Amino acid sequence: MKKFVTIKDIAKKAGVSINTVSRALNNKPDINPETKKKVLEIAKELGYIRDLSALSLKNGVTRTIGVVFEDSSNPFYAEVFKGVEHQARKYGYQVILMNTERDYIREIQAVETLIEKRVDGIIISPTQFDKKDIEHLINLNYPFVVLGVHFENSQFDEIYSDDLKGGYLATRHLLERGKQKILMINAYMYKSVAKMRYLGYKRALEESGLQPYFMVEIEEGYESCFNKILELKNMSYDAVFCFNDVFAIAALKALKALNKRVPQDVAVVGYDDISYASFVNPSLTTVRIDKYKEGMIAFDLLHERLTEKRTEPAQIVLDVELIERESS
Amino acid sequence: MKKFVTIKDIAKKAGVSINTVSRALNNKPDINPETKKKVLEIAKELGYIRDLSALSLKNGVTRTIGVVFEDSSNPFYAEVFKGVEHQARKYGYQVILMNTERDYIREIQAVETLIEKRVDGIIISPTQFDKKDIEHLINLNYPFVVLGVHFENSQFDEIYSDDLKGGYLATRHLLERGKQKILMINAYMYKSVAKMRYLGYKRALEESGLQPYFMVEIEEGYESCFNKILELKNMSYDAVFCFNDVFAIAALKALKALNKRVPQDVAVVGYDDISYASFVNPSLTTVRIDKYKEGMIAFDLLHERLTEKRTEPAQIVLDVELIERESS
DNA sequence: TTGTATGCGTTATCAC
DNA sequence: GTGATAACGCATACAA
Repeated sequence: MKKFVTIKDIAKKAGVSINTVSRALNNKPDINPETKKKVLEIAKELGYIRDLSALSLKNGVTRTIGVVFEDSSNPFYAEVFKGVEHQARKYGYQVILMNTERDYIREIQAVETLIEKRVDGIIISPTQFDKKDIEHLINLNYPFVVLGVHFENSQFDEIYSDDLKGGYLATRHLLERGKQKILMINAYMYKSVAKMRYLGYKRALEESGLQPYFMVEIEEGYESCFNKILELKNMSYDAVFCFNDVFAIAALKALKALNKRVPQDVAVVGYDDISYASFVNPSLTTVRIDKYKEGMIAFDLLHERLTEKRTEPAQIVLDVELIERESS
Repeated sequence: MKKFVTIKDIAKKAGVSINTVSRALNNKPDINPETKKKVLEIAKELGYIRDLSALSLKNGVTRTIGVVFEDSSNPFYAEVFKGVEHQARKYGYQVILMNTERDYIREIQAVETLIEKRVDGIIISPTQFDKKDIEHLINLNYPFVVLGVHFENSQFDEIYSDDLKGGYLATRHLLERGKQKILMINAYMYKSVAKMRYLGYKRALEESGLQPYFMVEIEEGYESCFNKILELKNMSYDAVFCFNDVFAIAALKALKALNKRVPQDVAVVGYDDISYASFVNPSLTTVRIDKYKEGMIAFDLLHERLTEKRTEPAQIVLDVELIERESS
């Protein structure tokens, strides 16, 4: 690769010092307009492109944030990412995205790399399998925001949705539809989201004088849920409340394979309201989270930290909303 | 934010020079094992984390590549991205993702920023609205790979799918199903992909002694296609070949709204085979591209450049495959 | 208004 | 085996 033009090259060609070049490039006041014009012209002519690595080193600031997500191919995170990006652009920040594929080891590595890159801050959706990486960030006093989950007694910034309410709304809705044997397909409960959604499910049932019917924790992903439904084919249930829409879409497919009618035989409710939830047939009843907003707020929280507008931990809980469609 | 520990800090505490610290940290041979051990211990104790900005500046290498995609929330790109990431991880590279939202201005900015960051190379899916940014990369002799599209007479690395074949397969399939009035909902034809898919459509029709029935170019995105189908509600057609699956899924929804039966009244074929293509109901007949592979190869092409294993431009054309499902 | 010198964190070249 | 020192590209305090 060709070597890049540096301010030194410009200085030489313009017959001035690098200092003057720097002044011209950065719109500093104390410079002769003529000199400035000349320098700028030469810079353009030579095709100068500043080196952000050098700037980072100099300034101790990268104007870059890191985002660590479980799975950016899940439309939920894709949408959140766009929200983050939107705000980042607005404030002139770059975003580095790292996927963990829900692998805690990868999560640790991702955080480590981002620190090595000295990103100004990090937005992370942790697996919650463990939290060494989070503790590391705390010890370093590194600015970060946890997205999507909640740690008990956390003293750092978090944004997540009201999952208890979501689980509650979904389940109550199914009860109102006359369903009683409500199966819940959940993610692993070490994740706060999974736990809260379960508690919402439980609460709604108990309010109706019922006990949780059956809850099963499985690995996340379409296949995983599809297989589970097939596996439970001899179980009797009249509704399924799924941890998220990816699960729910898998459930729809699996139920179809089992010749169950949705919602007559089995009603299905998902969570997240990804766009595909309304595209499937029957369209999916689900709990909506404003994903874009979640991403935007996550960035804003981080930005407040970076600019030290706020030093106290903030915990934002996003409201959720039940979206009734054909599957229930 | 706390200041980071530097090799200088380690040196001071260990009572050695920074040079020695560097040697210990980088596993250099010419160092006393005892010294090394001691230095490493102190480094750990102090919580040393190397500064990649400084390394970049020193080495002129970032071990980072940039990826510029039209829309990473389209599952097509999400999947490609995973392929890129997979290979990048394998070779120890980081990946920066930038979305352009199909905005050419943003595309230019994205490329500019990546160059400023001195990423080692770039993988880009250009809008093809114009190609100033591509030319810039060429002029700089910057390593890059174009993904998903093809520029005529290009002298740089490209990976794209056999879109002519794809368009042909899709259309011939519809003809074989007895459809004759095949509407094509296309993206803008300044994109080579859109153009080639159209040419495939045309060829298949001409082979059957037919002329292209009707092709319309629209902006990409679900809404755009949904609205177009509604708009064309008085048109007579018995099949729709869509530029991609997002379009096709929108078409399914719109046709349902128009009370058309799929595939009896109108058959639908998409393109890409995103996972949701099989989740919708009726499931979608589509042209499959191996997206993960496309991403992996894109990285490999770039990596060959970076390591100078290859200097000649490579043009990889991925084969495609028709996946027959319920919508046709 | 402009230039010189220093330092950001690191590695590499060269003495010792 | 170890330590000074320069260099990477840039911004800036200070000197001129």
